[in-house]
Formats: sequence, C-alpha cells, structure tokens
Amino acid sequence: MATATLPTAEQDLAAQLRERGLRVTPQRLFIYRALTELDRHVSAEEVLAEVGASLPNVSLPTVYSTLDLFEEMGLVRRLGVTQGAVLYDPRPEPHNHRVCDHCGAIDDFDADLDFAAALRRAGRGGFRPGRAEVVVHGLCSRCATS
Amino acid sequence: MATATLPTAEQDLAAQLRERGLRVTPQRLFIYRALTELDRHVSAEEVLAEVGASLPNVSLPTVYSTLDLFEEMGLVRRLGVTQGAVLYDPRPEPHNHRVCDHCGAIDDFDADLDFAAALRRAGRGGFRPGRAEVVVHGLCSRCATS
DNA sequence: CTTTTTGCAAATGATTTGCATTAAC
DNA sequence: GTTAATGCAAATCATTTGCAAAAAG
Repeated sequence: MATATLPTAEQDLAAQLRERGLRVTPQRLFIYRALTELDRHVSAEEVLAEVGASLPNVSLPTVYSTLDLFEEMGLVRRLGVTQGAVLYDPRPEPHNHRVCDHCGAIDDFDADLDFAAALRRAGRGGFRPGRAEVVVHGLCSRCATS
Repeated sequence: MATATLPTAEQDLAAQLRERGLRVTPQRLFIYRALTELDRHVSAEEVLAEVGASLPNVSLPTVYSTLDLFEEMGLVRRLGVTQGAVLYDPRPEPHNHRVCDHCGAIDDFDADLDFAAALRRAGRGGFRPGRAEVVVHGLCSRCATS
C-alpha cells in the first residue's frame, strides 16, 4: 500500500511493519486507526464495527490476527476478562485498572504507586517480573446506582 | 443430605446454604471439597475431574452453576484470563497475582502494600471501590527458562 | 513472480440454556 | 408433596483454523 500521505502515527506503524519484514496492508492501517479513534478498551467485534465504516468486507479473523500482531509489537494489551469477549487496551504505557464486579466493565485510572516491594516479592521462585499494575475491584457508577 | 459427620468447613458451608434457603446437595459439598483439596486456581473442567473421582456423573453445568453460587457467597473469585478457560481462585482473603504473559498461568504472591492512594483515585467519578490487588505481569519460571 | 495476508466457511472450545427427572426438605 | 437442583442434550458465543483467492513487495 502507498503510504505517502498517511498521518505520522500510521507512517510509524508502516515503518515498524517493514522492519519486521511484514506487509503494510489497508486492514492493518485501518485497524490501527480504529484503535486510536476509539481510544478505550475494545473487543474485536467493536474494532470490526469501527473499521467496517471506512473499509468494508474486513473479516473478524483478520481483526483477531491483527490485534495479536499489535500485541506482539507492544501497541495494545490484551486484558483478562471474567465475562464476555476479551478486551484490547490501546494504551501502551503502564496504568491501572478498575473493574466492575457487576457488569465487568474495565476502565483506567492513573496513580503513581511504588511497586518496588511487590516486584521484589513477585520475583521469587524464578518468576521474571515485568510490569505491575493495581486492579481495583468494585462497582462502576452505573451499577452502584441501580 | 445428612450432614452429621461432615468436616467443620463443610458444616459451615451447609449452614450458609440453609441460611440462604438453598439446599445442601452432595454436588455442592464435593465441589467445595475439591476446591479445598486442589488449593490453587482451577478451571471448571479441573473441578469436575477432581469431583468425578469421588462422585460420579456430576455434570459440567452443575459445576459452573455451583462455582457461580460460591462466588456470590464469597467462597471463590473468578479470575479474568486472556487465554483458555476462566479460573476460579479458592482464596477468599485479599492477595496479589502474578501472570505469565507467555503461557497465561496465574499464581499468588503476598505482600502488604498500601492501597490507600489507589483506592482514593479509583473512587473518582462514582466508582465504588472494593478490594485492590497488584497484578505483576512477567514470565513464569518455566517460560523464562525455555 | 513470490510469499504473505486476506476473506470465507467451517471447526473448536468454553459456557449457558431448556427441560424432564431426581432429590432436598 | 413442593420446589429447588441436577444431568443431559442442544444452543450460543468468542475465537481459531484451513484453504483458495487476492494483493503486497
């Protein structure tokens, strides 16, 4: 795909793909754009719906495999979920999550916390720790009200 | 079911069930026992396998519905997972988790951390915070080695 | 022209549902 | 005897796989 007129972020994606010897396809660019535009935790279905508006006939298997690729590239993170479809988090930097125990919604919150002690403990027994985050369980505003 | 000779923990379960107006069935008692004996994060299938050894013909739907019930009763917690089946955590007290980003394994670690700041932040915007835990992502000893 | 990527259809795997039967109480 | 709980079979939902056709380089 010609990349001359792409926005910077998508130029970067194209470059990263080429570096890996992978191809720059409209599907990959549009899926990336959809993630940026949606800017929240999304399921594969939601990504497909967003992409479908501008690029028809994209298939769910393509969305899944592209999201997997993006995870490998560190562009998104898969979030474990206790109900419904897996969510993909388009924020690559470390941040924390709050999870509604009632409806399963997951959103972000920021707080700079000291994870040194936790990382030290987690590193016992051969586990190689990477990133740490706090997960706060509770009820989202909607579920707390009703 | 007659409960005269049950171990204490199972007597307690029986009492809790009766308090709720629910019935004390062998399935519920054996599933509870299986959770105690396995004493680790388990899938519904694993629970069924363990239960099946002593109480034949238990069905997977019964395991699922019983685990749901136990979650409502605060006896287990469902863990969100990014691959494979949902896991049930038989430890009711707060504790932390470490997750292998390669194979998806989740185990426990303890560390007493100060969540006050995180809970304060998480409580913004109408979210009602309950428990907090740290999740450390990384590679388990097995995946780090190979 | 070569090889990757895609779309479609079908397969898989986890979990849930419907319903007649069984078992608690 | 009444009502909840169970087992079985079938349905559902998310995700993955196989493969021929399309498109990137």
